[in-house]
Amino acid sequence: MSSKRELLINTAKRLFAEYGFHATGIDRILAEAGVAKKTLYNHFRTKDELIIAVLRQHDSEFRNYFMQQVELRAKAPAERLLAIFDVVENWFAQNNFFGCMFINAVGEYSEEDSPVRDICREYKKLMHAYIVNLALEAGASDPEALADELALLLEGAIVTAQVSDRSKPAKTAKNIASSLIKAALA
Amino acid sequence: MSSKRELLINTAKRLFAEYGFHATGIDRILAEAGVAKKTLYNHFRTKDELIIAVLRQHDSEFRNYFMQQVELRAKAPAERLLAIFDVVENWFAQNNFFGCMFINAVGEYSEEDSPVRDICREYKKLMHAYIVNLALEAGASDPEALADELALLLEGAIVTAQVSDRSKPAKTAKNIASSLIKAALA
DNA sequence: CGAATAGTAGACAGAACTGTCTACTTTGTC
DNA sequence: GACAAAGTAGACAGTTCTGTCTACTATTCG
Repeated sequence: MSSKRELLINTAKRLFAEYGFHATGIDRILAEAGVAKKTLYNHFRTKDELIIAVLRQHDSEFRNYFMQQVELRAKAPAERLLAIFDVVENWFAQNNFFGCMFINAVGEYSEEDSPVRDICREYKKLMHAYIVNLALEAGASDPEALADELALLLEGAIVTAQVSDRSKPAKTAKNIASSLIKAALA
Repeated sequence: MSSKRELLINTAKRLFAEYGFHATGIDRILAEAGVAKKTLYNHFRTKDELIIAVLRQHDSEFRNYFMQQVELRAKAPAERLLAIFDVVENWFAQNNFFGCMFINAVGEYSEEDSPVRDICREYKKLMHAYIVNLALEAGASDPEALADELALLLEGAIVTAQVSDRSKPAKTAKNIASSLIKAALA
């Protein structure tokens, strides 16, 4: 039974998302989780290991949520490609939206071959693969190329929502995506 | 004469860009700049004030470099809109490319009304305004809308280059931009 | 020249942070 | 019911961080 482990990961995830990784101290995580220090260091050898665990958990959880939302909103692959941007619009509107945790992590960990970077790249690769798959099912002429384009729009929308304005970018990206998808299916 | 001030700002900027704001200590900045601690605290009251100064300086310097590069590469406004993506392609290829400092800053400072956020929003607003102006000169039907689209592509390219792969995204964004510009001028 | 200004070197205080350890308590499980 | 495993509370060591201060030195400029 490792409910404490999950509690620590979820608390840390919330704080890392809002305040960043270096700015969030172990003591604060422990205080907000209501867990003893010994317990944390029983589950994780170091803070870095906790960070890794948080990113892994978020990778799995967020992609799950994302795909589920997309598939819930549309059935045809071509429409699912578009639904991506409705899902993120919804995400942006949540009051605990602080941008993409992986993008933020890369901003704090620049070393090219750090485990943090590996997980972030892996996450983006899996999201890309999901889009490639939808594009393939939709019958796109070049699924890889279409996925590159849509993934780039997705990143642009996320960052714009985080930095500048969270109301417009999902719609802007969706409009562009719409014409790109049309062109790729023609 | 405040050459020490500039030296401190430039050294701090380099370290903040690579390692992030919280992870970069005052002592390291001082050691790499070869400047005494007293001198730093003579020019800046706190580390936060140094961070603000770094962001302000980078805002001005980077936009200058960016516009100059764009205007050097093309004369006609419509071509300048496209040249944006050649400029960033060049930027991504530099070995000291660690993404957009403002995006990274927002990842570490989430408080909506912090001075850091203000500067980042301002920077993005000015870049957007520059693109609006080019779109206007190019005769776009809706310059604001076109600028929204191109700015979003720009953000997407930057983040994709930072996280996943720095070779492709500039070209991907440029291709999309090309058709958007064509459509907006038709 | 001489006074004000700016810089150097670094000790120091005080806080915060990571990680260890001890002593005690709760919780399952056989 | 007893014993092992897991958790609590928190003191503690050791480091690092920001920011202050002192004593000394170089520079600039009227």
